[in-house]
Amino acid sequence: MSERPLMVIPQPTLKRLVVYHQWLKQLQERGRDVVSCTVLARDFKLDATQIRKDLEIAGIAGTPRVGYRIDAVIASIESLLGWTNVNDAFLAGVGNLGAALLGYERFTRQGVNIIAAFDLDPAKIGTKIHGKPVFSLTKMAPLAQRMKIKIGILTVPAPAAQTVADLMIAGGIEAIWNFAPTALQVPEPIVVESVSLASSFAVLLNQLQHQRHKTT
Amino acid sequence: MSERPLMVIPQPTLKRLVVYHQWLKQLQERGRDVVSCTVLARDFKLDATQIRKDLEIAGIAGTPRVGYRIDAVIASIESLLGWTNVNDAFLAGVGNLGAALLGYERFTRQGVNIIAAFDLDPAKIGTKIHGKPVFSLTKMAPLAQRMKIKIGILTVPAPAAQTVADLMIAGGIEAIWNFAPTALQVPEPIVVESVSLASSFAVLLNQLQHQRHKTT
DNA sequence: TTTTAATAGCGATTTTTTTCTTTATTCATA
DNA sequence: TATGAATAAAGAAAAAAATCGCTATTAAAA
Repeated sequence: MSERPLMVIPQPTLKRLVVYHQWLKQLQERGRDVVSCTVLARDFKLDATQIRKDLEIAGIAGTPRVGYRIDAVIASIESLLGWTNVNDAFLAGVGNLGAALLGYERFTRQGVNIIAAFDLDPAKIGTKIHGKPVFSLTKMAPLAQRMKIKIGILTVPAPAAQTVADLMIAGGIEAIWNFAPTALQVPEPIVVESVSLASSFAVLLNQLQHQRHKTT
Repeated sequence: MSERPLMVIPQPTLKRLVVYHQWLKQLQERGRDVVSCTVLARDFKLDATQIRKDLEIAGIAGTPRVGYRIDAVIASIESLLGWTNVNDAFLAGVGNLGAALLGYERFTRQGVNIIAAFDLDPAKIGTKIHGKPVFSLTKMAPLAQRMKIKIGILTVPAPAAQTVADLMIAGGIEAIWNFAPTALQVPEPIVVESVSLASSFAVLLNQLQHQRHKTT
């Protein structure tokens, strides 16, 4: 499918590229055409060289005295990340967070399309949330198999996470985006990426404490 | 306040400690008393030495042939992260994600207590969501000042993020937990920690693609 | 044209983070 | 009490990531 040689992209770089992408989209809407590393470095409080290296890894070239063409950078990042073809996904667990993700339209532009949600709560089953149908969890595995869904989003409470992950795997899902604060045990080829909001907040608290000690 | 020397904790370590903490809590509920690095390494698919180093940084000692006392590790991590005293916070932007965070009770056990939310939508102002009152955004800065709130959670749409961040700073807020996919420009002592769901998902997609190339 | 200033590019260096290796400790068992 | 096995501890090595210093390129200004 992709023409790219599929080299290994350092994970920090990968994450930053996504962030650059979001920002460049905004700059583009404001009518900007090109942007320099220097400017990006200031915006993101990063080292300009680091941004240059990141873009280099993404296979993007700039021109001296001018910078990088924003549209070219955006296109390169999107192709690198595989956002050009959208992946269908199932979401399990229509709680607060699950429902929020169902309504997050931006995802479609970032390579993921949630086509159905699953839950145990009879009050939710049969309804639509943000336009996405909610089915019984018991139907997830067979449906995933039939529709060849490869991506599962896990937004169930921690105690249920392992069980539901097992269901996903039984349905042929190969990649799990895990929001449950737990360690998932999955067999070899299955890919898990966990989001830990608590970790992020801990970093914030830690920085705040350091900042306070610095100024006192 | 804290007795700890406030040394610098590597950010990757900090994030992992939070994840260990969540898992250890679960092990504890299942009646486990001690745990070894070897077991944790298997659970998290990490290197055992790395976990040992992480715990060492957190100032935790284990005993050979046995492992680490789970309660001691939990207590150490909580004190290290400052979860022993809870920080009050304001949340701006009661959209899908904002509302979800308001209902996330676990936060209180992780050092943050959202005491009020703010929005522009008149339909939301004056109501309570998950028990938290929603006020007009115009009241955020003065209230933050009066109540000496130091932490702001930013869940507004990207175009509004900078403006609302400025409001927070005007109200004396020192740390911003940013969920908007944008780069915030803030003055020196202000701390920003951004959560990029899209970055996390990009990592998942990337791993999935690599996994596929490996097996084919 | 020539000069100047801003910028990307590239290799080298440094720092940080992870992993490996070896040693020491502790518990269980004989 | 000795022995063996599992584990933590500590230091060394390796790998990864970030940063620095310099060069080359380009556009604008003189």
